Amino acid sequence: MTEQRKWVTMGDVARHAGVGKITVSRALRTPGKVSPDTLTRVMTAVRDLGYVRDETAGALSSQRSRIVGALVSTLEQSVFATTIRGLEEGLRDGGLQLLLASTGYAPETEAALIATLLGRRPDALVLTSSLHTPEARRLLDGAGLPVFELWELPDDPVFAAVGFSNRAASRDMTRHLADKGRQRIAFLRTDRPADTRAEMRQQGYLDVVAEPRILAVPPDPGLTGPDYGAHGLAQILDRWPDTDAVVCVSDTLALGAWCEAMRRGLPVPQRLALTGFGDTDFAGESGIGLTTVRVDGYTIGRTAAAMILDATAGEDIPRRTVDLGYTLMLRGTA
Amino acid sequence: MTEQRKWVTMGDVARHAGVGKITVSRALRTPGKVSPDTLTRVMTAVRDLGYVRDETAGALSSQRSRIVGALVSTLEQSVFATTIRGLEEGLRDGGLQLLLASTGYAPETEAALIATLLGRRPDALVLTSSLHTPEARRLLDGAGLPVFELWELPDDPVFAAVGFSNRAASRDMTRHLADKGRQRIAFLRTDRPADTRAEMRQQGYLDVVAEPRILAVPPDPGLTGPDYGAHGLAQILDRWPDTDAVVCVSDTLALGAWCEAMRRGLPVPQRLALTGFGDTDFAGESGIGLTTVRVDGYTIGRTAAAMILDATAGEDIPRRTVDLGYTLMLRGTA
DNA sequence: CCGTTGCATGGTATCGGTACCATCGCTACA
DNA sequence: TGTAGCGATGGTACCGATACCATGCAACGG
Repeated sequence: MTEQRKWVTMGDVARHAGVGKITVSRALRTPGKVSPDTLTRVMTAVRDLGYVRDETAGALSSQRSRIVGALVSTLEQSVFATTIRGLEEGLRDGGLQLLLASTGYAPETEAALIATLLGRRPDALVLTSSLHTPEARRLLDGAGLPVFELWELPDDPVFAAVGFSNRAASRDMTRHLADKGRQRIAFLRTDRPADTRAEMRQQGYLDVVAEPRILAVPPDPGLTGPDYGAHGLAQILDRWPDTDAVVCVSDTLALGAWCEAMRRGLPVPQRLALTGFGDTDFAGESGIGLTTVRVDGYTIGRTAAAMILDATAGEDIPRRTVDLGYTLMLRGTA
Repeated sequence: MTEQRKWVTMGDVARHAGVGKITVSRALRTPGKVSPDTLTRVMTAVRDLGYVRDETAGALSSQRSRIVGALVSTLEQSVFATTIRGLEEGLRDGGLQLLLASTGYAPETEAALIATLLGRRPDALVLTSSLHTPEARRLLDGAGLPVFELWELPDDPVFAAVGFSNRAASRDMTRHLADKGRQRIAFLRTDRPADTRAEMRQQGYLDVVAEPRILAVPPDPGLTGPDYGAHGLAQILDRWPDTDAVVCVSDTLALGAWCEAMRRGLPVPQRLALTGFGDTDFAGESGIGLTTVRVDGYTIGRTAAAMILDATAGEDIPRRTVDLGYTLMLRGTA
């Protein structure tokens, strides 16, 4: 495998099958447009030679890369990973591939990464963060390709969006706590820059609570997700000892807070109610039974994929915003 | 943004800067090879026109795509997602991009996905599963490019591997339980096809336990990770009621088992010891405090990235297997 | 019997970069 | 003063597919 054996080209296949190379191209791309006889001859040659079409050349020639660029903030929250899976599965059905980059919540890298993705001349772009730096926005607007923003419903979408209202979800959840009689509800989040989703969820909390108790834990590379939740709860109880409910901006934070509450012997939900966001797998009934907001990340991905296929195939580009909603999962912690 | 404005080409930049287009190419790829004066003229033109180099054309011409294909079994286990992050960050430093596909543990899709990735003529390939179908193996061997297998140490690597011994890790963990006086140790896993890592871990368990109690939960699309753990533990206690320790093949299973044990009022670890695998964030001290095997997924990714950069840059291709080891994290559950 | 239509197929130009080689002007040294 | 050597730059061919147009052929209707 070390010797740099040249790849088999379409010309080789054509010669082997005794046809023109354009016929090979047609046989592979639009099998209906060649005669059955020719098709089998070509396919046999393809198999015999182990030919794999060079998409690189195809992209240049057809001006369609069949690549979709995706820029995510992180893959390490399984909700996004699930969205990426839905996206990838959906795109695969349409013969598109996913080129991935992640910002790690660092907004200053956004523009550079978008430029890198654009270098591949993708047929579409997917973003899981809707706060764009001016430079990024300029690139996106100028690129002349469909841009899909996921997991949010931005006021001013670049092109199209698939998501839900983080603010409404958080508002509903906070209201649920209030309805259950909780009087002193706190909000726990991490303090990442440009985390528009956390921002929107905080807004939803503020829509309900008159005297807010907000704790934003600063990012720290040495901490894990649950650490933030545990430390955050400790600080909240330190500052507002009579807090009787905590709305956490993510399930991971809620898990850390839950474990911390157990360690302190605070009964959940009697003494302290806890809610999360995302319905991660550990939140379910077989896990800790966390009351949380369920978001169907997989469907977000699939829906985006379907829209991308529409946009890249047909002429009529569906430029719209799709609200997939959310569900409050009322379980044991609130 | 809707009108299909043509991309600015290198020729446009060249004209704008008053140089030949080859000089533009050099200015961007090897800035040291053009005079400072020309360089600034070119860079100014690039900025003025908002030029983004077309990597598609570059790849075709130079026969180097600067793309690395990655085939993972799943991204939804954060350990793999972390590896992908390390890989992507490392590759980005070297100007390489990551093209991603996932099998979802379906071995029959492996060959097709590899072929799709090869269509982009990647400079290297990364796999997180080392059990290859004959068809896949044929493609890999014939492709003439460096293939990196992660998270395992295969006996017969295609090219190079970065990982650790799943078997030894599981063996150590099982031995740890035995040393602590556990006599009736069970092993809990999911029963996915071609999950070589689970297989190796089971081997490690069998290396220690004379009378094995193995439960392999069949895959079920309706279940979450912890569900498997909870149901699995239930079945184990059903079949072998006196079981005093369970080695789980993953942290997620262990979490489900832990929650199930709590629900049943079985004190952990007094009555039942539990161990996981992966050191997922919820396993830590701020989480449930799970005794588990820590694997540094990020470093696996970074190491692979460094090796890929070596392999694609220099002539001397480092064809080797790197063992990054593991650590037993002894926490509260065993 | 011939022109028209439609299908299957092929030739050639082209996509936008980079490799390779040539050229030019300058310096350094015999 | 001639020229070897080197840095900077440009011209041209080429990477491997597809778009576009042309061609050949059979079936069909008038």
